[in-house]
Amino acid sequence: MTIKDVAKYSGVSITTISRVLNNHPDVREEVRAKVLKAIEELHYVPNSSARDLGKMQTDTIGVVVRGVGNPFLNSVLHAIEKEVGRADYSMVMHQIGSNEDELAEGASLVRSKRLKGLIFLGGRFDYTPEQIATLGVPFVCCTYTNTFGSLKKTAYSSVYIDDYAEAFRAVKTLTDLGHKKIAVLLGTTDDHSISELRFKGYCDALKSAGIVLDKDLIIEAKSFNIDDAFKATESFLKKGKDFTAIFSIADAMGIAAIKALHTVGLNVPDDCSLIAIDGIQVSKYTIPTLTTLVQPSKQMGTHAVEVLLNVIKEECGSCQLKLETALREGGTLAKPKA
Amino acid sequence: MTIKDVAKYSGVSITTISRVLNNHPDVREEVRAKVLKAIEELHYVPNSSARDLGKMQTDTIGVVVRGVGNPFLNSVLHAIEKEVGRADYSMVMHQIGSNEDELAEGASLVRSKRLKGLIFLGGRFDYTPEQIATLGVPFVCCTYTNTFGSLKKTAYSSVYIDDYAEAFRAVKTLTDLGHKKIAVLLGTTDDHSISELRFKGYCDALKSAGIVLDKDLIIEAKSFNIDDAFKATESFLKKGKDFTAIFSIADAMGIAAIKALHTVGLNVPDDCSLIAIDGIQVSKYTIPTLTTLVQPSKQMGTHAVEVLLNVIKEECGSCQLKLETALREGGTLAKPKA
DNA sequence: CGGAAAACTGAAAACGTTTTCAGTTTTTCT
DNA sequence: AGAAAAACTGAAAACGTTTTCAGTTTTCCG
Repeated sequence: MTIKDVAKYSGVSITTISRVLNNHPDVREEVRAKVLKAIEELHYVPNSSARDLGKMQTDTIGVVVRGVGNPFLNSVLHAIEKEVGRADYSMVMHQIGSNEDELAEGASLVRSKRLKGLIFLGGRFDYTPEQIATLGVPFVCCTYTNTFGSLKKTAYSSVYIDDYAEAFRAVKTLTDLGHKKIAVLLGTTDDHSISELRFKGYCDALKSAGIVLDKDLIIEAKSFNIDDAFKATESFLKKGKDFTAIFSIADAMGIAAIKALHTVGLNVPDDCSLIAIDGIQVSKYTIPTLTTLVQPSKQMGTHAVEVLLNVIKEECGSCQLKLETALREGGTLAKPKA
Repeated sequence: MTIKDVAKYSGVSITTISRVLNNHPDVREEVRAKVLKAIEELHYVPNSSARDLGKMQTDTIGVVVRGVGNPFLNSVLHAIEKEVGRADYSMVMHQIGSNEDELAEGASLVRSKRLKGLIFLGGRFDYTPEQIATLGVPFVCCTYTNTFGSLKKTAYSSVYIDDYAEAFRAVKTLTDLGHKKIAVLLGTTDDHSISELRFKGYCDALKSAGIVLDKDLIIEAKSFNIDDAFKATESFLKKGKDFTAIFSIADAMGIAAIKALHTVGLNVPDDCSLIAIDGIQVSKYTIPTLTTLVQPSKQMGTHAVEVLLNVIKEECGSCQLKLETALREGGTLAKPKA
């Protein structure tokens, strides 16, 4: 069942069929209707390989995602998938591990699949303009502030929250309650990742509250993985440091922290307050409910696709879209004990 | 940079290049080496659209997934993606909602994307052989026992756990502890879904323990969504029925149940024991730790792809692969109070 | 050493679209 | 009414591969 059959069936040329398929204006309404009817009746579906070949492009975008186990990233990912489908594009996902180079992985993906664009999700992104030029397609960074690294803010497109400011806000919530000894639960910071910015927000929030940073209160997990967060918190607790609150960089990590605290007989929020950033679904159902700054994951995904598609269509150059979090008050906050 | 350039550069015909690319035996080792070198030097990457058009196929499989928010399904999905990549195939994911017809969605996906095969993930699958024939490509059902509905067991391929037996086992764990009044937390059962089989396992486990089914102890959520599970449990609790344990069909739902119980002042496991099926990551970190039958999600995904690819290559007909769960003992089980 | 089989190679025809360009209608304007 | 512009249409040439088929070498065997 090819375009030829449809042409024969409806008595017009294949060119006209193609035009109908591609919404060209140059076709009479009457003819269009006839063709549409023929397509319907023959159950014709265009062959996308042939179409791509003819057009010399693919209508496919790639998503390079680091740390795919993370529930928050999953949520963004699914929103991306939905939006991509809505725009009649296709999407290929590519998971990478913590020690893989996202730019290199993305570049090879682009070449082999002939992608039109790329979304980088949930990792770091710290490359020189020269390195980026090797990609050859538009791309959008999603979920990380791009004010760091070797690039200017406007060098590429991005959909993000202000990691620094949000972390500041989270920690300020704790200091406002009177907390002085606030620990921070981080993923690894040795790679210019999201951790670094949120950590800065933590530091400055302490400073502006007149609190001196205590390096012993930094809990650095090996990754953003929930298991690693648990282990890190566990061994932190063994050290017996004095603290009254924890700022967790991610919901999942915070959940692990609550568990670790509970294991050694510490209660949240009575013995330790906790606040996180993310707003994953399950964090509404922990005991106590996690207090967290909810990132608009669906919006992030949707907007990432919108921005990318706009750049692809050259309707705009690079574009920065900052989204805001919303505080979801749970039960993990209390004043520090006297 | 096309195959033509490579041919010119290496002084052979494009046919030979194509043969090298496709590992045809009919090419001298010396020539092959020369061609490979040329490919390398010119950074040639085959155009997959043209290749697909020439071959009249795509090396792409589709995954139709229902209930994409579910952490367990996500885990399977990611395993599928990994394995698909390993086999040098591509994957397109298609999310569907609760009232969409997976077969119809799958069929349209196959036609528009020219897929070689399909994996159905996380929904029901109850179609007649005639309906299935409309698909036109091999497929594998993943995550649901296929012993129900209008098809014989061997009519199609499947990777699954024995939902009936595992549910039976879970509930038996409760009855063995002495529980008599056991509630069950289900997603909707009105669609021959996974709920139905696990519900049967529940019923039969009760029966074999000499317990009469009490319809008032059936908690039926509108979906498998964690929010719906919470609401359903909440309104169940309002009815004030007497019970000492809950069997939850899924981890996420169980977590919601614990929260709902806690909200009305009931403690798990003291006032109510709870067991679930799934083994999602976060359930290790709830308080108390969820006791659950862990489904091998990674294996399920990996095997689903393996099976599908085998069927595609016609190395085997349909194939049923039953996997086993493993009990992960948490802290949600206790003997019923006197 | 001659002949047949095996190994290798290339020209040309697919594959199903889009796109270009030339041509034919129809509409619009004076 | 006639000319110019706009709207519409189709033949044929791309697009970059794979595949078929016919041919040319090389190898093997008696």
